[in-house]
Amino acid sequence: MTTIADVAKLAGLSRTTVSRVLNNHPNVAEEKKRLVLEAMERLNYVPNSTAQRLRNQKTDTIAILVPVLTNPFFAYLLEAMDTVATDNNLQLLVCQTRYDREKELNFLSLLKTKQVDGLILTSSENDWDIIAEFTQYGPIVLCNEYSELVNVPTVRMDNTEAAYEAACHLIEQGCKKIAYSYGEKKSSVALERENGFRKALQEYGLPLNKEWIIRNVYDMEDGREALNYLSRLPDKPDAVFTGSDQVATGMIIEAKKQNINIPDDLAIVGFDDQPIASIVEPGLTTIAQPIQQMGTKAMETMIEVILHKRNLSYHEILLPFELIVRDSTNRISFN
Amino acid sequence: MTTIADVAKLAGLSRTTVSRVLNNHPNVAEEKKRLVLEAMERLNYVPNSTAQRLRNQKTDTIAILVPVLTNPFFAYLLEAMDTVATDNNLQLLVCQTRYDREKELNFLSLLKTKQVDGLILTSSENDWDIIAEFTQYGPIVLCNEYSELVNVPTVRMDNTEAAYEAACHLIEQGCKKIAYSYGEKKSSVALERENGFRKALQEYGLPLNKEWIIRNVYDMEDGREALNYLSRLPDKPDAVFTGSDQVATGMIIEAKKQNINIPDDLAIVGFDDQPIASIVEPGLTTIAQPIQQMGTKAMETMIEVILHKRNLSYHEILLPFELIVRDSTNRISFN
DNA sequence: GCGGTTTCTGAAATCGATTGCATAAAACAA
DNA sequence: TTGTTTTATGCAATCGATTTCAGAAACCGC
Repeated sequence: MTTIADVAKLAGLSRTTVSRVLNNHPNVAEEKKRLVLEAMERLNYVPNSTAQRLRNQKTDTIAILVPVLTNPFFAYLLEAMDTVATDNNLQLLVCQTRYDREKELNFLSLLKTKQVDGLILTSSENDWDIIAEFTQYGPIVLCNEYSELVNVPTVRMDNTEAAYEAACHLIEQGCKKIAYSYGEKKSSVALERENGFRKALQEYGLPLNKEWIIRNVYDMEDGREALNYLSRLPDKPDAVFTGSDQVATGMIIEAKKQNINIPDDLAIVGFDDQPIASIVEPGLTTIAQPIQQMGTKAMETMIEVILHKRNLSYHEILLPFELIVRDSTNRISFN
Repeated sequence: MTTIADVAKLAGLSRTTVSRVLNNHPNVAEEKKRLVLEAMERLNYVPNSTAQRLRNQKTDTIAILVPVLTNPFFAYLLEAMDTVATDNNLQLLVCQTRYDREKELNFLSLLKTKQVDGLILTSSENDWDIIAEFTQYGPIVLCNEYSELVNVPTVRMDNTEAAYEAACHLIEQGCKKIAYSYGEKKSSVALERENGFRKALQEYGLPLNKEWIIRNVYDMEDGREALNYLSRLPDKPDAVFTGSDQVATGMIIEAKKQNINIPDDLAIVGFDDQPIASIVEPGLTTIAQPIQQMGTKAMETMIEVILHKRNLSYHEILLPFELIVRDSTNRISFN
């Protein structure tokens, strides 16, 4: 491996001067600069970034914790973050927690061991007081998931309000028996949505049968199974509000197989407004999340904290959602 | 920041001894060991991994280059690699090239600057002679994409044979005018598939109308547009072989909207056997890629090279595919 | 008690960069 | 010419770990 010392020797100069050339320090004579550049060229020299990291005490790397990469929501979120990071010469260390508490802790330790300059959490498995512990080792930004218990910048959407609006929409379409499905039990996102959902039911004086709540539903296949479950209930719901478009799509497809009419027999609302929502038949009513904005803002906030040393403790950015009405809930004509 | 020197001072010992405790060196007296552990505990000490990397000359990090994270094929591939890597205490640096030559070169430089111990390529934008240049800086493994021009271990599937088999299947179903869609023009994967496809047509003496070849088709939306295009052609195909299940699904959904019967008017074959293939109606005939195996084997090969210093220059692992026949091509009764 | 092993421990070098400080050389002013 | 400022360069310390080497201490057998 060729080091800065090799370059210095070949150029007949000191390591200091070579380093100065490398970092565009002004006080280097043109002639010497040329010598150094020539030597670097000839030796095919590239600085060792581990050494630079140690000396400069920064890694230019941000860790992003996501539960799984195969969930499109997180894939798109990452894509948005990646764009901003790349533009600012930062690397992304993508960490899959797989909804595992232990793994999450290991990744949080990246801050402790100084392997990253900052860390963005998009979901969380551990209690907030445990996570708060890590803020002393480096900046943490919350994106999507949130908690006012941990004093860090947060970029998110109002899931309570979104779920409330979705439920109201179903109720206004004449639905009276609305089922609810979600993934993670502990996540703030799921809790908020459930709160919003319950609030709407309460306001309209509608009941929530315990059998209509389905947990641990993540993908299309889970959606199919969930629909099977619902369609076998003695007291069937006439609508279902799901945690993701994937799940909703699985339900639609299974419903069609069973000749359950959507939206007349069962109205369905998804979440995320992923491409599939507008492609599936009937079109899926859903909550459009500002995924790109969320990712972008979260990374920008991180950069603000790291590069500009700004201290933005609890600084919440609340992004707007939009209820996209399509045919999967279009029962107006049947009221 | 607490360093090994702080621990040494508090424990009343030298840095050497602390380091020995850290690395489980056998020759440390129990009593001293206890002192060191106590000091580490009290100072909440964690070794700085940048310093360790510099000293140990390894990063325990592998870079994985993928075009985009939002393509499920790559998301699942990454997931498989991540599992193996995590089990071997390796970190993954996920790098999105976005099909950009310049970005890919920057990521390849991670090897030069010693930021990673190895690099896995799952696609490639640059010419092979350029990529070959980088093999001198660290181990490269090819996964999915391949080339016999660059002398590195390769894990892949026989795309030629897979496409050939898919095309033969369509032909045996009575299709005579088969369209072909794919994404990346330059990729070895696309080239192989096209070769296999053409070989089948040739053997059966079938024509390939230029208008039936569609480029740059990646996702569901592209699939919809592609179907629109095909259905407006004066000389319409009676089957289409696509590059991914996403694209095929987009086609199926659009075809249904236009009352084009699948498979009778148009038989469709996808690629990958993603979850959606068995969920969509009609079920999608597709080539099941051993995605998990590919990711696993690729990472295992990398580990073999790095951890065990094995030198596996051109060592090709060819994994089996499977043609999964579903209703989207089931025209037997109509022959 | 004495030579020979074995077990512990620490000083100092090392990994490959950057930077504070000192100094030499050049430029400038009087 | 002499004194002052500016520019250019390098020595050596530093970042935080690991490891070689040498010496001290403990143990063993006779």
